Amino acid sequence: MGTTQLDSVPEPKYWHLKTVIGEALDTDFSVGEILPNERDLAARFGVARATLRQALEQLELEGRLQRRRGVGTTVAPPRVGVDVSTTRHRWPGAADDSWRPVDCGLPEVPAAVARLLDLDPAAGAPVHMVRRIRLTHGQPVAAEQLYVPASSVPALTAIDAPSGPTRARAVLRELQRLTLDGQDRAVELGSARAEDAKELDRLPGAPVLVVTTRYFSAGRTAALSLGTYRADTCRLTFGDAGDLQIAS
Amino acid sequence: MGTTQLDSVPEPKYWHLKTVIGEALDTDFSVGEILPNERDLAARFGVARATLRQALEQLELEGRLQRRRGVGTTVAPPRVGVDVSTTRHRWPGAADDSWRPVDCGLPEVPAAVARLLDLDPAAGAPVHMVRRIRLTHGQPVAAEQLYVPASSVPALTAIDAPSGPTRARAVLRELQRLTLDGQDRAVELGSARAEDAKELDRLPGAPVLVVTTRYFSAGRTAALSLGTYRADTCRLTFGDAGDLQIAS
DNA sequence: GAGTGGTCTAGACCACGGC
DNA sequence: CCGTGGTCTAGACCACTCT
Repeated sequence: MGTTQLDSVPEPKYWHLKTVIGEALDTDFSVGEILPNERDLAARFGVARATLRQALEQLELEGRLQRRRGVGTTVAPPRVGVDVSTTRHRWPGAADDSWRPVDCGLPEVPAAVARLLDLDPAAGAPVHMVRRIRLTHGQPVAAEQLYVPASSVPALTAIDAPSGPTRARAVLRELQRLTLDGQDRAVELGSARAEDAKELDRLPGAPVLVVTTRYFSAGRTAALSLGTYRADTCRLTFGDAGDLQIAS
Repeated sequence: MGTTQLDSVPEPKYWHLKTVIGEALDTDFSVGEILPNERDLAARFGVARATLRQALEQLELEGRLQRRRGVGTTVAPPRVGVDVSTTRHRWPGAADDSWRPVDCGLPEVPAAVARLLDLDPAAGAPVHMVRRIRLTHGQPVAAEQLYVPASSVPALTAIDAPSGPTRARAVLRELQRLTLDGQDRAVELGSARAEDAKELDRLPGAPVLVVTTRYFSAGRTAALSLGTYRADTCRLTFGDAGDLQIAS
């Protein structure tokens, strides 16, 4: 028989689908264009809807597609570069930095946060939590929880607004008065908590890049930031030489 | 009837499952311990296996679980911090840097790579591709493709081994002779190509953090690195954030 | 109300690892 | 060989958005 080479390791259907659809996106579709719905696509490729969805999920993970319930599946624009470099040593909230303060409160801090702030978990020292949203081209790309021990901003009076954006700005303003000795940063994959998902216009559990930043002042950790970036639409950039190239 | 509050927005089953299992991991299991198999777990929670798997997939994405076909599901150790800071301006391959050269060749470069290297796609100028694996605690955490235009390392003779680890080391050695003016870096989410997945001991399509680095010398891009890091086991650190822990 | 993607079910078979 | 996770099917219903 003239059968072709046996597939010693046959490729899964969804993997093949992903390749085929991915190539079609490059050639037959333009950014923003809407794809046929999942039932049609599945029928067209002769697979079950669940299998087709596996392929679409991967393409969405890679930022090639955007899916919205009740609307449809569209071709995603290229990911936007979001600068998260640590080379400029600045406190959060400095001289407008594309973040919009949303709220502020004095929550109980998770044990993991307390540990990173070098706080005694049992002591229950008060910690401000500033909540901010980062916008790029008018779209929300990140939600942040910034933990600031009250001891870092002692001059802050409780007389001002106890919560809300005004309070958030007050905390950030006080932070600028400290000397920033340094910062360090880590990036890892996570899934969006319900609260963050809402602000990012995603469903809970959506893949996100979690950026953890410690701000050091006077030999201690003066603030801790937990940034949640949309993994589908963002590319985090650390550019200490990004502009060398523009000359071309 | 004494029914409890209606769920105005009922929580999906898999989301609830994820929470329940996640808490169980903290209290009833220790690192490396093996969980009951998926069929048992699904029966125990009274859900279909597909629903249970959705919960496990999320926990794996968050680095809490590790699943291996033919073996089972185990509790994952905390993610390892992998330093990818750009503060030390060094070429890849300098004074051993936890990377192991694997191979080298002169492949056709993808159009996207050619563009980042400022090469004329039509010209077909030769480009070395060095392939390296990064090990941490003996485990592979990243696979890299380092593209070096032949024009960046003109002294490299073709007389040496034309491919293989020896050739890779020769290319890296030549790179050290150039002055490194700067570098920039970007991180985004991707899924593992079949080739990388194999080296990382994962299935194709596994979530990975793609780190793109440009190395500048003499006003041009002298090399381009595409690093593929296991997203389940790695936390990328910038600065001395090595001891930052997940705060989920 | 119509149409979309999101969730869920109850099965089946396959690929892989260890025994 | 058996048990594991990985793939796949053919349905069903739900939540959401737009008209």
